[in-house]
Amino acid sequence: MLVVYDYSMELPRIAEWALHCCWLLAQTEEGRPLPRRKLSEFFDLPEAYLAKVLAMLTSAELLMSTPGARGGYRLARPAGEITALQIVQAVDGRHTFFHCAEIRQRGPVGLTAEQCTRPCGIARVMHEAELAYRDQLALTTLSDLIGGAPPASQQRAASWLGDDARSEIRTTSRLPAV
Amino acid sequence: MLVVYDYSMELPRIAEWALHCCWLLAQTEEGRPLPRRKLSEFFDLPEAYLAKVLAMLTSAELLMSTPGARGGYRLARPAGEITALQIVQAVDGRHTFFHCAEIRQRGPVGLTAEQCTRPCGIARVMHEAELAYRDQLALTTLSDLIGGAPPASQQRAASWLGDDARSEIRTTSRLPAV
DNA sequence: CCTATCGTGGAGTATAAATATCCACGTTAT
DNA sequence: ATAACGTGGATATTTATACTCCACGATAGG
Repeated sequence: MLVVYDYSMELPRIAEWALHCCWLLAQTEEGRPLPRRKLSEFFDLPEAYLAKVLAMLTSAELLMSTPGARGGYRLARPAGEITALQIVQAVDGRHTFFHCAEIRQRGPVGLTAEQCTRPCGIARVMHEAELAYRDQLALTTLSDLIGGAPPASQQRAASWLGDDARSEIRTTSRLPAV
Repeated sequence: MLVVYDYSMELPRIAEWALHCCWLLAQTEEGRPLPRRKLSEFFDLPEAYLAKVLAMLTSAELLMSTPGARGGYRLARPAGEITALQIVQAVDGRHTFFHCAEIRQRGPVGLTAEQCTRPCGIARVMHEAELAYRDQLALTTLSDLIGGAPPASQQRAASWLGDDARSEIRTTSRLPAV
């Protein structure tokens, strides 16, 4: 069998990180903001890269950041008002998967640019599929996500965060190993 | 404003080529098969790479290929029975955009693999959006696409192909330049 | 049966996208 | 004043994607 690519062009992993970070923040909507270091430890993700993700979420006004000592991140709005689509789009520079290369303008009988006032039929079809994708993503909010998580998972997250909040003088080396 | 990526991760261009090739083949459903060289000239696309695309469409049984002199490609089925989704999936090794990295298993309080019998909520949401995307793509067939093309475009395509079919002894250098 | 035409398939290269790291700076709480 | 934090720019590394090259195999037609 012929395979040119047998790997997948994934949706950037950054989107997955963003969704998980927002999920965690939605579960800690009380007390003081969660610093980036905590987030990176919680998920065992590189902190410096996570900084980019969080900054993008902040500039998209999904998160609020508090600089300085005891600073960190929290949701900028109630969890019920933040959709999966907003999160994905905030970190995913792309706003369309399909970018028409105007193949119809190429070749010996290609159309002229003037003839191409409307998008070509193929671009239209792809565009409509993307709309369906986005519409579906827009249906889920962070509230839905935390509602659907298994209790065990939420329990452990809360306890780890709470535990740490109570003993904030601890160095990170005292935290449980991965 | 903070921008980490300001370019777009596009749907592979190969999918666009595949759609255009099928579109053209759907318009020439008579006479002898269209050789690869004709296709590559028509769209001014590199022939060697197009070979991959066409081979994938053939092995997906969307196209039929005839080897040897006077060979070429034609649709394996009526245009009304070939959907945009089938074409995209035939050339796009990926069948999902989102691949869950199991972030929930990472970090100090990550879940164990045994606890993860069901996909995580985030993966579920992303998966459902992809289903919506695919469902939408499956609604359009090649017949719809050629029905929606502007008459001028179809006219010129038919005449270029017809012209050439009538004078098949010509060398390609006699063809109109791009 | 011989040769030009055409499809198949594998290996290899180049480019751009995505991931990740580093460091210097600014802000705030204590 | 200083330690804890977020911001932002520059840069390295890895991987996906786009594209090329070449040798092989099959068929039509003389």
